Amino acid sequence: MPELPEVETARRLIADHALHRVIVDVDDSDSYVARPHPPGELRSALTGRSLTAVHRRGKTIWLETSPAGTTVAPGPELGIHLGMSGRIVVTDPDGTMAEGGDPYRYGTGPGRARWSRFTLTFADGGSLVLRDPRRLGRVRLNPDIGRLGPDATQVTPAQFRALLTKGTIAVKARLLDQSKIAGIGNLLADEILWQARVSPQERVDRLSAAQVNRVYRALRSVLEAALAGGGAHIGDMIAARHPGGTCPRDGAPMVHGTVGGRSTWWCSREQKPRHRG
DNA sequence: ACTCGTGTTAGCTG
DNA sequence: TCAGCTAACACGAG
Repeated sequence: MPELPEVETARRLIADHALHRVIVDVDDSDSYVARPHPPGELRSALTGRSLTAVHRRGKTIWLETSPAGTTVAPGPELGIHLGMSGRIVVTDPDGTMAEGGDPYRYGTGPGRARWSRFTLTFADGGSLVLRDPRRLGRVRLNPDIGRLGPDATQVTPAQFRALLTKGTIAVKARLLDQSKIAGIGNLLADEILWQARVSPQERVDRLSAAQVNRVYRALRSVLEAALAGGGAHIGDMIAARHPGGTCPRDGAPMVHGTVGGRSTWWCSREQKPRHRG
């Protein structure tokens, strides 16, 4: 599920419920999710500390830690990425799930506990859990945030133009490049280009100035709506993203293909390339 | 049984 | 070195 809006929701959940609680145990036994750290490395680094601040850039969350009872001493930072199917669940001391958690996407039976891939246990009896059926999420110490481009909610028009239009790649593939602009996923990219009436296959060097401006404004609009509405799935076009779907604006058939290696849907009438390919 | 997928990245080619 | 593409990762859902 997670694109920028879902990750921001997880960040807020952590900010509201998981900070300043003393970590007394860490289950880092899933060595794939914790790669490249061997089991026990995260436990050794984090036990006895507290989470003291939570940040997000794009889809990456990272947490500052300090020795229990302080907020000053710098320590290892804990990076969390939700991957394709990850969720953060924070439980209160009595074991109830803190508001904002949403662990039930893949069922509600007791067996769902097996999707817990990484757990911080707090001294008060509560916990922070990364729950991730596909195990494509990851946790790691001191993540390299510098490899990410500016957060999609922060990018300025001038930055956007420079980052978007360099090179010759298809515009959708560029929107998905986290090292250029961080936070846009497959659904948001389709929704942004649909709102901008730009073909996902259009090469970035062939975009008109007007098209670049439309994509930028659509980016702002789509992110604002998704953050307010709670997710990338609420876009106007997303419901039409299936075989037989029609464009919500003009009723033309939606077209499906692969762009930048990802499943892509666009309006057959409004999102034609400017040039013949 | 078989295909697909809201993400990332190592490794490859040019 | 850079730009761009592909396979691999893993597993539930249709």
